[in-house]
Amino acid sequence: MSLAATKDTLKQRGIRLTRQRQLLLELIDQSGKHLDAESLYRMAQERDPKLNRVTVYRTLKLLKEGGLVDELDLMHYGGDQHYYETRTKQEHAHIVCLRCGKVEEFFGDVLQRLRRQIETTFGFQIVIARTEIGGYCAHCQVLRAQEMTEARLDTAAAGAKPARP
Amino acid sequence: MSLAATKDTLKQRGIRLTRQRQLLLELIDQSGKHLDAESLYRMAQERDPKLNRVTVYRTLKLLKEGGLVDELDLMHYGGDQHYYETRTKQEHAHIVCLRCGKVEEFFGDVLQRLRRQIETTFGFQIVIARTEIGGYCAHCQVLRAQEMTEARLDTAAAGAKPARP
DNA sequence: GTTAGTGCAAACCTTTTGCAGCTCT
DNA sequence: AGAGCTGCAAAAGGTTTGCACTAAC
Repeated sequence: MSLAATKDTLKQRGIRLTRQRQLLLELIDQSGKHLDAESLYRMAQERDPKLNRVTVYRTLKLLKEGGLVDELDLMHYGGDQHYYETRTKQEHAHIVCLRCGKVEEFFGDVLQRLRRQIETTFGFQIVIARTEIGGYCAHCQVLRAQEMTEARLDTAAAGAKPARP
Repeated sequence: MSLAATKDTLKQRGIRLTRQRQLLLELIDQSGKHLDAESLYRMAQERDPKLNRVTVYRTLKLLKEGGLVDELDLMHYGGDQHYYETRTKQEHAHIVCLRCGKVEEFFGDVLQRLRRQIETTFGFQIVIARTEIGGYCAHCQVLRAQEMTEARLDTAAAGAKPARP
């Protein structure tokens, strides 16, 4: 959904486009994905130092409730805050590397199939679906193997010289 | 995983089976699924009033890191706390009704298919996978329809008599 | 006897709320 | 004009940490 379309949607719902909201909407729109409230706040403050953190939270809540952004946890990598992304047309899963924190997105019709199965199995009306996967990306798998080898060598060395220096 | 097996696993890792941990493990094992820290704490206190909330958090963290329990958000229905369930053999999705809070579980090989696709697409080594779905259960769909009708009638009534009493 | 684990108090981080004043429409 | 929104301060909710004491191995 484009920035202009989002503004229209809000206007239609009788929600005021204040200076602060315009700024926040722009920032969310421009930014890459997966912003958390604090990052958004800091970005906003550079352009409007008086803008309050509370306004950020209130705006995000508004957008979330209006279905204009999705809220993610990203496996709580880096804390318990929430992340937000503008709602894309296509459902996708988030894949988080537990070592480097990189987030990949997976599109694929398995997700739609899952959705349909759940709707029919339970007669459930789905509003939001969230799949988050944690593990190690190809790159970090290698690095972890190295780290583990080093740790083993350290332990062996410590074993040879019984007491710690 | 059975209670005894969990205890063994912990022992093998050199983790002490203190009185407090034994109690918490039992409670987690007995309880139905989807316990949050506070509930577990309250249950534990009935049997050991001196057991501290902090110990509950530390034990849950331990179990989570050891892969003995899974941590869930359940779409933050009812707050931002986490829920825990003992790790079952079978991966499943959690389906949360946003009106009544009921949680259903969905097993199905679509989930395994999704898992495999992600592993091969990204060369990703999956540690935890979490699918949570929010929406309205069959029962609440009906109730919501009624509520919306009532709301419409209220608005109409309010419209007929312009000022609020 | 060590070392890991506990309890307590206090801090922490993220998010929400109450209220007076400002601003969009 | 007036409801809606903002900023500020303060609180809430959930979780973690530092430290002295205790208990498991």
